[in-house]
Amino acid sequence: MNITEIAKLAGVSKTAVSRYFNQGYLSEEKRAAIAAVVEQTGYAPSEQARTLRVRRSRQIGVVMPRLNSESTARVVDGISLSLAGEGYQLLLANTANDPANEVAYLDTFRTGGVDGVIFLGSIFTPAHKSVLKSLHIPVVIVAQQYEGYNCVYHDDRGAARAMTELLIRRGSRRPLYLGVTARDRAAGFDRHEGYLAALKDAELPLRAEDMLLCDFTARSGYDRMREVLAQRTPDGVFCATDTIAIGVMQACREAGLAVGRQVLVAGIGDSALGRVTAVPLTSAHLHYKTSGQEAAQMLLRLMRGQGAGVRSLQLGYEVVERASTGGPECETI
Amino acid sequence: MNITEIAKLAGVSKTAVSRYFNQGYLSEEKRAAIAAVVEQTGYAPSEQARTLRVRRSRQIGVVMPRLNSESTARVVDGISLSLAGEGYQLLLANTANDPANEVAYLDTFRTGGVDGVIFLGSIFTPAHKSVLKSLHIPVVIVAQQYEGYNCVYHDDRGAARAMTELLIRRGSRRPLYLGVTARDRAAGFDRHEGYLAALKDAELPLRAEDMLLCDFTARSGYDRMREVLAQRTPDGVFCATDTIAIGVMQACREAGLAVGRQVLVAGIGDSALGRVTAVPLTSAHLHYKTSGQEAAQMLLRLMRGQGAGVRSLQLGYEVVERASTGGPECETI
DNA sequence: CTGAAAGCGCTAACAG
DNA sequence: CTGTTAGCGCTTTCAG
Repeated sequence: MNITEIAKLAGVSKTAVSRYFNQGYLSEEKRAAIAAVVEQTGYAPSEQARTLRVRRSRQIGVVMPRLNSESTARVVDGISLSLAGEGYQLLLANTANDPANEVAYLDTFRTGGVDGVIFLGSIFTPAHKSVLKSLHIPVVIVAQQYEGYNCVYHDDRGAARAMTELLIRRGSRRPLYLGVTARDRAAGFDRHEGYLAALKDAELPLRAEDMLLCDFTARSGYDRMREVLAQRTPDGVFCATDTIAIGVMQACREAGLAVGRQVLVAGIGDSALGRVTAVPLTSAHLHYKTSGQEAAQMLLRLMRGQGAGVRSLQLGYEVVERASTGGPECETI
Repeated sequence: MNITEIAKLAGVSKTAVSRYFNQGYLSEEKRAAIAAVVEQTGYAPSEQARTLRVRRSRQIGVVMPRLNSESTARVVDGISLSLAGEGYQLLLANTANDPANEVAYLDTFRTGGVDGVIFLGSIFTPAHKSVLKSLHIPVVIVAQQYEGYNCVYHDDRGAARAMTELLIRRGSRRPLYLGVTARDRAAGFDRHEGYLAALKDAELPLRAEDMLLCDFTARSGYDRMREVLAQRTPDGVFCATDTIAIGVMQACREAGLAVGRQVLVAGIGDSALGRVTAVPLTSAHLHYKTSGQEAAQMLLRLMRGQGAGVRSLQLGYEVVERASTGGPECETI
């Protein structure tokens, strides 16, 4: 069913039908005739063909690293909030933490006719660099700061530092660090930096054996912590993500250790998970939703050609202390 | 940058360039000439235009009700697994539980040139019915059984019944039901039916005041349970989703009630959340990932025109008993 | 092996 | 107000 057939059925020209769908000049009679045919056939013009013609799809592509992630969901939520009202639709691509997928989907969007891209970044490889460069539509990067691109990101270093300081203030003399790969600049490198800075400030020694690498799962936090506990009982653990912290607390619990008394634990992200655990988790709230909204606003400006140079926006954090650091009792859900 | 320009730069015809990208007959010299230009310009053919021409995008659209949901993530994971190897890409649309969005995105996919659609259903309205009917590409519906369409869904009734029976077997004389709207046939109506069936089997009375309505959040489970606890202390609660159960357990805990001893709690879905709570949650494991895989296989068959009539596939469930029903100690993360 | 030409479904001048 | 015409960027006969 295409515009020509509809035109024939309604006894008008293709142009008239096109105008019907694009509020052009049209007599009431023709309008009615077309309306009838459209109603009856359920015809809708091919967005595909329209985009090819007008070079504008009103779709924006979002590349994200994970699906089942609260932070991702919050960012995307913020994006929708800003974009829905402007008549844009979101096309999401889940890369399942695979950089190759990220590149592939960025390329899909490049050739697929979206008007703009929001990229929830994780790791940047040369391939990313080159596909981003070849992207001739506006892009905004969220959660990572990337030289030369419009970015909205968080104060990962500050948040990590604040969490580590809190552990120390609450009595940890030798806080452990369980983090993720430094190839992820924000969640890996910067948070690690924050941890190191806090130790330095407190004049505590930096020990390589106190810094352990996990992936983004609770399972890996659990495993790593078990290994540690086989050797000794740390008095505090700073985890680069709440998810890792969940695993750590689970391991402590199984070892009969009281989280918040014997072992202090803190994470980053303030996820819902950390509010329902046996001992509620101290964390740093990051403004994920706001970052999504801001990124969308940036993208809108860029798409309207109002992009006055490259901007990069850093958002702050909020310390949320709960029972896992021995502080005040948690707020409820 | 389009095919014509590339052809000009390489000193060949458009056709040759097209063949370069579609493994057609081409002399080595021309191939090399084109390769050089492509390399240098970073040109990639417009998927957009190609699709218009060949009526095939190798993209499949997935409409999903929520982002930050483990079940959704597992289903999508399964879909990717089956589809990635076949060279298809997934375009995800998040409807944020808004039926209007569902209809809008189904329509986007209808006119946007995807080759097939997988619809993670929630509630069906007449608008859904009509947009589904007008969709002239293959569709598979997941998690709901919908007359006349290819579906993959779960034994919601059986799972709910098994959970309720378990509560009764473990000593609950008057299990409460906290469920979601029956407009969601699978998660609302069927699970409620399962609860009712279990009560009937056990010859327990059905009381309207013991069946409460929540939305899909922990917060609503928490609120509803607080209201109940203000009146009396139930000996068991069956929740239609794990998320609701999380809220319920939180409310119990705040009220100083021992979950698994004084109050038994069970949910459905076997989510990761339920494994890290203070008292690990008894639940029914549903085969979400498998449902995604099966749905993708069905879609592939349909797209290949091997759709031997409408099929509907029901998957089973597994009872996972943990401490919240007083049974054996939980497995760890 | 190669290129010219037709056309996918649509919109935007342009001339009535 | 309306229809004719010319493409958007690509693939695919069809003759060479």
